[in-house]
Amino acid sequence: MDQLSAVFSALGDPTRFAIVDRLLREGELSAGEISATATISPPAFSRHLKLLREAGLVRQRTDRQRRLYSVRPEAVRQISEWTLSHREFWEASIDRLESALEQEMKNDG
Amino acid sequence: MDQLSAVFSALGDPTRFAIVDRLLREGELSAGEISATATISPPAFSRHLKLLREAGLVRQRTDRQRRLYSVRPEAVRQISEWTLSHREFWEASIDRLESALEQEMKNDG
DNA sequence: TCGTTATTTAACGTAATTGTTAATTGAATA
DNA sequence: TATTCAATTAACAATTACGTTAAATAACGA
Repeated sequence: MDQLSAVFSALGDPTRFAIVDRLLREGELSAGEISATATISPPAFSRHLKLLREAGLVRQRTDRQRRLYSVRPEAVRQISEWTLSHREFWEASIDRLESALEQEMKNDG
Repeated sequence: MDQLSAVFSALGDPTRFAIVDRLLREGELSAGEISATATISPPAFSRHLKLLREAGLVRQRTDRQRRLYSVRPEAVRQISEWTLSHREFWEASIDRLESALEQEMKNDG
């Protein structure tokens, strides 16, 4: 539970959230590919990646000179489980027609 | 999406995560009830609550002298939607891990 | 009205975070 | 072997975050 708060803290920085969201959409990427697009320097990215690693959000593997990063599925599932453990609370309070996902979850549950 | 990162940032502090988690479990609570249990001072709590309000995670209403706080369901749903929008990624990967572990156990037994 | 209760805001110090550039590490290649 | 490429770590400055105590605000009850 304090672990989860560390995960949230890691995602609380916009740069890091963007990294994780992109890794989720595009899959494994190298540090260079991640830092190529944005405004901040490679060292700054490297430190964000280190923090994400330490929070358990991403893993790193080495391929030749490059470090390839990908999201650790368990971390995202952990967040999902927390929200779903309180699903009854927030689901009941929200207009059902607004969310297709909500319906989808009911079918699954 | 940058909104979501602000929500994560708010939950990234252990004290604030504990507040939100407790409000989810116990429902609406006053500022006093929230600050009663813990080690830090009421002013410190008050500022955490303000930050949670500004991040859209909780709402406040007034009852006599007290301020009653509760979680805004939309905020939690927003997090849930983000995780579920990538569910295919993490669910598939975890399934793969689980079947790998199963296979491993068979080999051992 | 006056004091009490509930909570917030103000003022301030310290620790943590985030960025930069320079230096370092380690693998690939001429 | 020397050089280049990919990424990280080191050192430093600026900003933000978080805690404290003291003061302010606002509603209640004697």
